Amino acid sequence: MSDQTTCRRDARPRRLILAGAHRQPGYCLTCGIRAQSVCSVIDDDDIARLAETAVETLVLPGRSFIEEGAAATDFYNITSGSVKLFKALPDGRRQITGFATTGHFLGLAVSDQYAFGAEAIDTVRLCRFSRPRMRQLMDDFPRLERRLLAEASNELVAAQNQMLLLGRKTARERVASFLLERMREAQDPAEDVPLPMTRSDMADYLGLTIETVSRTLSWMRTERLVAIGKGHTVRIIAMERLQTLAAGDAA
Amino acid sequence: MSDQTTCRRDARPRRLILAGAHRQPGYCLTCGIRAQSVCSVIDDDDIARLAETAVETLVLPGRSFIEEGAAATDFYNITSGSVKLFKALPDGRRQITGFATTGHFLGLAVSDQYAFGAEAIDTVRLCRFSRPRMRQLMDDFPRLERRLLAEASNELVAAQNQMLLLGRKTARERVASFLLERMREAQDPAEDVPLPMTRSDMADYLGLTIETVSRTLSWMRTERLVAIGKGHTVRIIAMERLQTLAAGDAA
DNA sequence: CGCCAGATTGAGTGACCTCAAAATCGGTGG
DNA sequence: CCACCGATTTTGAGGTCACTCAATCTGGCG
Repeated sequence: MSDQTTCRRDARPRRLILAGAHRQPGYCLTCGIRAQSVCSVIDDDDIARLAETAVETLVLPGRSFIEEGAAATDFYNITSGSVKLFKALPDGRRQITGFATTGHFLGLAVSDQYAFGAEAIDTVRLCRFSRPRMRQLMDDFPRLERRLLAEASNELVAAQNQMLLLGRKTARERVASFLLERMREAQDPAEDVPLPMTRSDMADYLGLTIETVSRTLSWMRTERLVAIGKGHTVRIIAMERLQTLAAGDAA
Repeated sequence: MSDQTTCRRDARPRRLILAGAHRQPGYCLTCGIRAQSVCSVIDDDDIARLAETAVETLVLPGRSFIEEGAAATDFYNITSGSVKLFKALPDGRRQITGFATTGHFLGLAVSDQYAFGAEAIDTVRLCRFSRPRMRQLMDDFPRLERRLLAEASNELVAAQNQMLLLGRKTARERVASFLLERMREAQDPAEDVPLPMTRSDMADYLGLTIETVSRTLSWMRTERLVAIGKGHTVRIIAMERLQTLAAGDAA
């Protein structure tokens, strides 16, 4: 099998130990993305507890900050940028299980090992919480646990959709589904879809090769379904036809 | 695409509304599978609350009791038998997202619609809880919520493994992974693996066709990796070689 | 301008799918 | 016990969609 996907920018992505520091009690009060993250369940009165627990960290593009199989010591909350989550086989085949962006919470694991790796796509800023501290927070704020359950349930639904895609959809249907998902995920609700990830990442997410992704996008361009813009964006032209394709209604 | 998989025993599986009745307060005290289910987080003192909420239901083989897209009104806890969970495309293509057996909890959904369907493989006995009552129980017993979060996290890990399988593994690797998973899942830890589901279900779970599943099992038999027994069982002969294959170490 | 990683395009192959037929299993009734 | 029937499974033959290998093109950057 091809190992194109293993030829990464860094042959062995090293873990970034960028220390960062615990924040001042008022830190989380001014956090711009608090409203859209799990942190929103903690009131202003108690937010100092959270701020003391959080460690802000910067991760450079291409750097990995969770290693599959490593001891699961921390939880992460992404405050800016986007990351890819993945699993790998011994021979280098990779499956990206999801992309996470601003506001996403990472690191849920019952086991004491991470079940997946995580790598920054662009420059990523995140808040790190140690497991014991997080556990303490969950004990003290049941709403936090409820929110995490909701978060996990949503991810489970997304995972089931992805299984349907990987198991039963054609290449064209996969790419169409992907573009629509990226559109929904984008903060700005325009029809210009940002695709910060490489073709290789798209392929590893969709269970395809980079060539097939590229060919399929070219086909969509000639079919006037999309226009491929400069700088990692795609403009959706024929929304309805793309939706029909993604839903698997037409061959 | 083939619609072999849509030719079910029942062309249109009807929802089974087998009423069942609320249980006596002492009912859950004697439940044999309480220890291995979410119900274990509720003490003997409070178990009457749970018993009053539960409605025991019987589902016959091949009958569906959760319909994809239907209003999510209930949670379910399986007390015996096994069920398949699945998603479908408009043209009949199906992806089984998982199998659930004794002790499993079903119905987590943030949305008000079920994201998947569920159908009994053999005769299934289950406890049904209405969402409002379940919500009340979660309010009263935070340990229940914690347990559900743990359950959801485990399912998330399983889903990620399945995405790796569907996206990147070969047919042989998929079937090997499946047999080992079924072995781990079996209560009786022998090397005789029970496979209550049909080839069609296996195919829809592994993202293959029934022919490929059948051919792959035949290949494993001639390679002396397994022996195919009567009555939906497979005996694993070469455990280590099968594990190597499932892990994707060898081609 | 030259370099290089990433992306596109082309040609040929192969793993799995499709269609079709034969074999086996499980249940039923004589 | 055995013959029969439908459903499921297995096996066979051929086709195809996505993969592999390889060459070319593009864009960002020193």
